[in-house]
Amino acid sequence: MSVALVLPDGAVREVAPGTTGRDVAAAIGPRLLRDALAARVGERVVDLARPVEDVSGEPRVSFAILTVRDPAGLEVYRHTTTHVMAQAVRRLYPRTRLAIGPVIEDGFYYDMDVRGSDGRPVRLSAEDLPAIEAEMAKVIAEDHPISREVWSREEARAAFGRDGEVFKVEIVDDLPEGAEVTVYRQGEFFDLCRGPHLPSTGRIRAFKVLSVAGAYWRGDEKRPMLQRLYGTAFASEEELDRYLWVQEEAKRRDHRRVGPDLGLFLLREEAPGFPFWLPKGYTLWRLLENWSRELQEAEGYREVRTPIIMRSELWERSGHWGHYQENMFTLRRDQEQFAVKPMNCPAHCLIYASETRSYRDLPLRLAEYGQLARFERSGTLHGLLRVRSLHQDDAHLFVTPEQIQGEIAGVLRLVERVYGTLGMPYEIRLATRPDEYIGDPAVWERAEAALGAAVEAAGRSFVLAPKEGAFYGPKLEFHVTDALGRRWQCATAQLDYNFPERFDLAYIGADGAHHRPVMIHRAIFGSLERFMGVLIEHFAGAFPAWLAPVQAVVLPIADRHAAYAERVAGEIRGAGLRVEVDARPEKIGHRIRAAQVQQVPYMLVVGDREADERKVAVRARRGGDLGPRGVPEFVAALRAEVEGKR
RNA sequence: GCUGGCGUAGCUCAGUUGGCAGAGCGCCUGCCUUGUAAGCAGGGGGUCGACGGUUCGAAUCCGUCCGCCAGCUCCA
Repeated sequence: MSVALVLPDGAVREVAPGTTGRDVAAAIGPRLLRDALAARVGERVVDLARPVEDVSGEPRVSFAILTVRDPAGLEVYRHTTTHVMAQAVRRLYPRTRLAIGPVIEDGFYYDMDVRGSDGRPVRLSAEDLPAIEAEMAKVIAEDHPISREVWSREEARAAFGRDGEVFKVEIVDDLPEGAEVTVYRQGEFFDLCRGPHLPSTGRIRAFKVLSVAGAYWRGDEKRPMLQRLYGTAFASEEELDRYLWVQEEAKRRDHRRVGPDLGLFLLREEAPGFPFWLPKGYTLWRLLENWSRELQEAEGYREVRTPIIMRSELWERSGHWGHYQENMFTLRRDQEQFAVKPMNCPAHCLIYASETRSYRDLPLRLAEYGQLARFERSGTLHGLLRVRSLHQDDAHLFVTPEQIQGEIAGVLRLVERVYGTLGMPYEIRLATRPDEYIGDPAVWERAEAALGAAVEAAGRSFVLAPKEGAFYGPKLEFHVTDALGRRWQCATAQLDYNFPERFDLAYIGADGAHHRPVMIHRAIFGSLERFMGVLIEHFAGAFPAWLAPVQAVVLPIADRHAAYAERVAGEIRGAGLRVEVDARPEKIGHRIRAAQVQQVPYMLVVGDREADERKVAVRARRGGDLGPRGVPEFVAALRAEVEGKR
């Protein structure tokens, strides 16, 4: 009986039993056949050599030939590269035992217990990677056809057991009853693998082994430490080079280097995870915080400040003591137990509960920029991106169920204002009910629907993140993309039915009865620390004028121009702009370079000509010499730039 | 926290077999008085991460601890 394949363009193609993806590609055209890597039958991605009816018993099924241009095709391509890497390692270190080798974002890794022909463990370092790459190139040049075999569980256990492949045996043992055990073979190499794979190893065009690091078997620190080889593969050398360039550029922009170089912040071993903010960094901090205040006040938020240290009873009540204590700085004095707050929500609940609330008071929007402290494990600290001291642009909205959608719309407005202004695109994800949750599924469904509806009402779309919500409620996650195309989760909005319950929060409704409010936790920047780390890397330290700690530096040519330079600086400062004078006895080129390196947006050179005509010679950080301008003219232009946040 | 690597001047880094702690940049001083990305000369600056051990002698060898880096795990 024939199968009807519905192709991506809507065309329907009837194929006879036994027809494979490769046959279909060949029938469509030689070019597609050449580019074909795998096929998609219905929802499943399969080898080109699989007969279509093997995969789907349906008489009519959607079908597509995948090339390296399809994300799913690229995954197959990379997964085969993973096998090629394992094969190469096996050739160089024959007794290597393989664990798992999945595709990840931007590449792949393979965890393995690397052992030489004598069976002794081998510790790989960066110097060993070129040899592995060279061997991979051979495997690719040999162009081994890749075949799929279905084994019985016993066969698999016996074969892998014989080779001492303890990890593979464990994986086989963990497969669910009745699961198909598949093995992929290429030349002398075979591996337990779900697949699918490319038709042959020769299809790989551009790859690189990136690094080696330790990783525990199954992520469990009580189990053996394996070596994880990271690699990646791309459709072409150009794309690989582009990827490697981005990696280099990211290193160059690393906020841990740029921040101290620009005098923004300091990290000291005296206070691991607690950054020191220097005058310029704190200028940027205040600009961001004040901008946030301005935006939030316009949205009806009220700012509060709550205690940094509170008694453990509060944390017991909020549930933190039970679930979050490992991440809290706790202290004991005079038989009393205290903790430094890791979050603001419990304190905001106390404020809410401090008065009898009417439905007329809602929504109540409490914002706070206070300091939080979380005891992050030492190995997880990372510059500003993961710290122990953090300040969120935090707020809790206490609302009636009917108000959820409207309040979420307000949060979306804030997110759009902030990330739109910064030129950072973002994706919205709706994280729904996880397997472990509290509350009524019907309430969850209403809440999820309200979040989705609010996003759509704002003219935005969202990606569903099934089961990724918090246990107490669904949430929206905003994933922003920086100038290098990297994604960061900064803003979130979470619906919470749990805290109002724990703190017995209520409002008097129009009906005179008590009702439970819903809480929305939300942050737009996330934490100021992390956000500033992201911003430093996004702008590579070259902040737009409105955020630049120093917006202009005045450079007198010779000593006799110093007084004029000071007068100019005073005038600019008087207009509310941030300006410095660099009158060091260095050549003008030297001081221009210094200002460029410090990423100052404007350099104002003043010599005889400028002093005579009461002008400044303007040089832009990008764009070079702009020629002479009157001081009021320069001030007006810079103020317009700052006000426009350009 | 676990595994591995690394801690030498503010920064980037040399430092041989265990034998007088160095360079470049930055900083300070002087000279130059400067025209759009590094002028010249001189100077200050170090408990070589901390503590303990081995040794006639330790930046160097050993141990413990602290910090940083890359992962694992978790997350903003």
